[in-house]
Amino acid sequence: MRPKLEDVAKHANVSKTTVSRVLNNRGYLSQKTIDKVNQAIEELNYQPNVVARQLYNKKTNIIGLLFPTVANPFFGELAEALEKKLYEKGYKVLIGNSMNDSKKESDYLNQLLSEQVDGLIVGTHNQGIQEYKYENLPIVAIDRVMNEDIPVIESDNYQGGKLATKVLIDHGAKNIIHTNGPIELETPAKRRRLAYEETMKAHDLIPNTVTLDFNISYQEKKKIFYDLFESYPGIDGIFASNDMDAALILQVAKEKNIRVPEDLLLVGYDGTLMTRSILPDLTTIIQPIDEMAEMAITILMKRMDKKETEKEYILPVTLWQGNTSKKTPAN
Amino acid sequence: MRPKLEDVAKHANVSKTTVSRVLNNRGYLSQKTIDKVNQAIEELNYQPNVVARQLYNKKTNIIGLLFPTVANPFFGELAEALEKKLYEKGYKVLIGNSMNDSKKESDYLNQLLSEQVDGLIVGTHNQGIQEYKYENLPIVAIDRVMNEDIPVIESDNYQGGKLATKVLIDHGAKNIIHTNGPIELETPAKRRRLAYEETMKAHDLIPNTVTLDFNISYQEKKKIFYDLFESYPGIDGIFASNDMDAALILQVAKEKNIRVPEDLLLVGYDGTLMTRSILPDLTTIIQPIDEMAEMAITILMKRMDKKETEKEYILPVTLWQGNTSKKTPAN
DNA sequence: TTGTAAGCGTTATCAT
DNA sequence: ATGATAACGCTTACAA
Repeated sequence: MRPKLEDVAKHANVSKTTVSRVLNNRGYLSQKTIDKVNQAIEELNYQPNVVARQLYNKKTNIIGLLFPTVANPFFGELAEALEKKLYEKGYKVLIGNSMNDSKKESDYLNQLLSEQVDGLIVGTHNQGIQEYKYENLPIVAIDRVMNEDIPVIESDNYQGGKLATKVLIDHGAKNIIHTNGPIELETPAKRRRLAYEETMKAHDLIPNTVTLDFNISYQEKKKIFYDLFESYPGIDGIFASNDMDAALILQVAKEKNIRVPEDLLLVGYDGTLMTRSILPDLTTIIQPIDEMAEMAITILMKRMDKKETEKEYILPVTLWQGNTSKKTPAN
Repeated sequence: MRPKLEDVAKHANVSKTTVSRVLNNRGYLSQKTIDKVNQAIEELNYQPNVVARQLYNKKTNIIGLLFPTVANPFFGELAEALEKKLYEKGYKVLIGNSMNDSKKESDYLNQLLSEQVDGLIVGTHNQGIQEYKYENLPIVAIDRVMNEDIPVIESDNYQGGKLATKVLIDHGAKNIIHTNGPIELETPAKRRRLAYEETMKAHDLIPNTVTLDFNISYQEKKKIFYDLFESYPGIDGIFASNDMDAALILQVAKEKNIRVPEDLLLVGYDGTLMTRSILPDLTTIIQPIDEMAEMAITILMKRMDKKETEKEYILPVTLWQGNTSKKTPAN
């Protein structure tokens, strides 16, 4: 059996209150008592029970993170940044990967609502959880519109979409395809599509957005890209919705002997440290992951303090100029 | 204020016990009471307080995960797999990224020991925490020797090192360099080095292992690889300690106009889904992440049930044959 | 079939 | 400067 406060108290011949005071540096204590208690703690190898504290304080110092998957580098780096910053503020992190499975997602929400976490940062992309009763739990969303009450942290998706499209156009691409997620989802990423389409039209080009579901497998996706090149043989530019897709397109192009950038210009999205170091040649739009994490925490803390917040926080993106988007030999 | 059990009880004109029974399907209840209670729960939008339950049950249903960083795809995918499997068993996951910072690591351990988690899966790589008092907490380690009492789950590092080295040798490389972590660390990954060195010697080749610290930055690492090519102009093969390093070497080689695989053969390590899909050309050794996760959980559960376990569980690796290791044109 | 009361391990109020 | 006691919200013996 683990020793508890009471055991320490008995061992040191003092009351539980005194031990608690020593533990928390509260009230007046004689040095003698302090030493005695500390010695007892030492001798019994006592560790306070966090759960009992949580119950009394009605505070767990845990923040929930709900993301599709940390195996995706964007969310992995985001989770990493959040965990790091939260740790510095004294919070621990309970993580749930919903895999965009709405059952798992609402299940998690349900459980986390039960006083298990002090706040929640959500980055999943599912429909149909809007109507949830969140009243008790401070939440912020990253790149995802949950409902009117929940502030959204996002990067400047419109600007990102415009930047990506312009890079392709400026280097001579005309038949540019854009891949994006399901249009029904209320996500700020939809603005990328809008930016792409508007930018194309502004240059008298015809936009062509291909919708890809989130959960399709690597193999299926590969097949879709294969078919894409068959269906639109004239493609000379692609603005992919993320770097993983861009990498896959790069692969398909290679297998089909389509040279990048000579025959095809390509721009990805996200620009994680990971993909930039593995695939530095890939032109991409960098989302400011660290700043997004910082902002998410700042806003969450405000919410936890019952302070007012804005509904939306938009952070600037930057262009990573690789050589998949300029017509100079890549190799 | 959130409603509590007592509020529900009052609302339904029953005792707390009855409400608790309804909540947990225990004992004999009349259907009428059940309905009445459920209605009250509904009307008050009641959610049980998890922390109070945890205190009573002395069980949190939380497993702690302590890894260097989920931003690294190997740990990201491992964390992902663990979270998924644990979720199915009814556990949630508290994650700590130590960044190989031993202060943060022991800090986490300290906190998690305090009845906060039911078990712990550790994958960090630090010295000096051996002497910790883990008696109360079931722990398993992944790819890391903690102390005699803690079972280790690992992939077959010796076989992996041998496989990697042989691929290079079989395709004609002679001046092969191997990069590895600090030699002081008690990690099973050291066996990779051993396998490399023994395999080299068995083929009358001279092993040359370059030690790289974990926490050096991308830029520093790049410089080290640059210098490597300067110092050993005759290099015709590299067995990198992980795929991220291999990718960086690929990049440096390209910048120095060293052709892969014509001038240089390269093998990485880890073979995550992520790197295999982004960089399918890279020959690498695949660690069986999913099986490792499964095994870690099985063993942890045994420990939690106070059952006996082995000290070491070794899982087989496989070779991913890209074309950075065979002397046929890569592009 | 339902209720009373004690207990899980802390912290804080109020005495002394 | 220290102690007795109630409270945090739940579950379960035990009683009725």
